[in-house]
Amino acid sequence: MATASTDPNPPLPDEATGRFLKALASEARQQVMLQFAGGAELSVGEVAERLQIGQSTASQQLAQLKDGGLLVSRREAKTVYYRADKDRIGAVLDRLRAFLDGCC
Amino acid sequence: MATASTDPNPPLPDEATGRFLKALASEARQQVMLQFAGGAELSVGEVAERLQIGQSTASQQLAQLKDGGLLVSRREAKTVYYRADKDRIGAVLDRLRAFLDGCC
DNA sequence: TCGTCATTTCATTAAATCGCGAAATGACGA
DNA sequence: TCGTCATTTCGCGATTTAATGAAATGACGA
Repeated sequence: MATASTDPNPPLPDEATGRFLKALASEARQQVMLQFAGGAELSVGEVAERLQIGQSTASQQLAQLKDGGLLVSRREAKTVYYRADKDRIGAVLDRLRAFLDGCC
Repeated sequence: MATASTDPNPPLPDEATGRFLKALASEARQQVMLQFAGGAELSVGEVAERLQIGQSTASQQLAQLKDGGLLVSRREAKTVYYRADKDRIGAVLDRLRAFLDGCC
């Protein structure tokens, strides 16, 4: 077996969980996430307009949230639609809890 | 009532949850947390020595983790002992999940 | 009270992050 | 193929965060 009940040297959170935490550790990006309440699907421009931020800024925030596993995107003609990745979010939260369980 | 089943404007995570995320969104501080596996109680100096970092650096990281609700401290004579705040960590994770449930 | 040990606070410097406008990319319709 | 629209990428200055050594604080024992 690899580990006992109390691992003497538990692992760090995996890369994906780390990116998730960094993505969400920003009030601006939390605001972005809020736009996707209720399963909403929004384009980059719509997010930019709603939050009154530049379009390139919105694009970057969305990309970071996607990289962190919180959003997925879909391209339809010229516009890219983002929406929350509920399943992946749940999975990352589970891993986060596992890390915190194992570490303290 | 304040909110319906699908809140049109859900709230941001509270301050404490925000500090929790920022505290944990750093590999260095994740390493610090790992030292507290198995309910270990460690002084600032011990953490500094284990991780080969300066004592003031360790003190600051520990303070930030404490501020984020991940650790608690206890003073005994000259030395300050830190340990994981298991209950509070669980509570924050619950709030985090609630936020993510409500927002996507 | 003095001296010492452990920790915290402070000031500084280096590195990372943020948001922006401008330019580049990609996709579609004429 | 050209022009246009939506998005992404790039380069920049400004703000924030990180780590460090030195100085200050707090607590104990002689």
